[in-house]
Amino acid sequence: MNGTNPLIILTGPTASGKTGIILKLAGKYPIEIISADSMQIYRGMDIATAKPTLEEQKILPHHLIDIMNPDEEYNAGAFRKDALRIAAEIVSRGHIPIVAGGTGLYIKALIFGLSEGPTRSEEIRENLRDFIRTNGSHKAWDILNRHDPDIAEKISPADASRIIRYMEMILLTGEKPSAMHEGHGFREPKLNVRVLCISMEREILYERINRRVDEMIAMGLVDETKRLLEAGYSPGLKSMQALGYKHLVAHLQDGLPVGDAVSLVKRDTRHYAKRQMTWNRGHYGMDRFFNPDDALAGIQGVLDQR
RNA sequence: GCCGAGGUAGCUCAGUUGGUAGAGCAGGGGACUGAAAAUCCCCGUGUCGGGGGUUCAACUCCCUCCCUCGGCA
Repeated sequence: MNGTNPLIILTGPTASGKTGIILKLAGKYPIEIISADSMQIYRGMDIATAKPTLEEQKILPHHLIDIMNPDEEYNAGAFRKDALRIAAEIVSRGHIPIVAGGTGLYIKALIFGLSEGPTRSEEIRENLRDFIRTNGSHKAWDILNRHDPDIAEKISPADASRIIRYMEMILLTGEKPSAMHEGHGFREPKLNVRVLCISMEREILYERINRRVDEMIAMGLVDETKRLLEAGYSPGLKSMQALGYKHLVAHLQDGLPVGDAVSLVKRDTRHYAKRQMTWNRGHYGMDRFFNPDDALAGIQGVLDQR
């Protein structure tokens, strides 16, 4: 980003209307969208991720959508690198980039950067997972605690995924994760940003979620899941853990009744939205809007200043 | 109508030999540094269907009424 204009970021929980707002801006401003969504990056996963349609993407350029196959890896660090590069490209062609999405960690990583740390190593993680499978996460936590008590005390002995990452960092670098975090701490924004966040009354948001899940089923989510399985993508993949796919795999492979699967998708999506809202409350300074119309007006206000 | 089984937290249910109740799910709050749509932490008072009785004490025993679900009519 070349200086003066802050990078516009639009976030909010799932089903809060981000896509709708963005589309209303199309044609009125020279904008291009950088998606900050950890699941829309996957090809073939369109319905449950509520990806903008191809026609919508034609009206308004979207980036970081459909960039990976479902069995490929992506992460916050990669997102930061890609988003910065693409934002610069957009600016260089005289357009305005807008980062839009609900993956809080990606946005946080984009704004503050991540601590100096190694990227993941599949071999090491496999070993760690094995260890935890046979000895339990508490045993693994004990070991982490021996190497880096400061980081261990911050997490629960049951938090397998963080134990794995921190042990991985130690094994790869010989350094303590707490020390690596020390010099970082998400203290200084590395980027001039203007964050707009859609919030919403819980009850209304939950209604929108329920309705949208029903729409996804009507749009053929079951078939889409079937297609992914037939294409050979294993249910164990990270991408297949996404809301919707996970549940419909249970329906297709384990005989869970569709109705039950749908209820679970709704429930888990509500839980997810709640976690997003908790995240948004505490992580970066932002302008907060309580319905999509206000958010639209807000973002137009920002764009009009350009 | 008769015979069984039940009526306990928003829902599904536990509740030991009587000492005024607790799990899962739902719901709420929180954490979050390359898996983040992941992962993890915290939060349980409700006329124990109504009314009577026995008892120092009843969700727990007795009586009665109401309701639900099976079966037989």
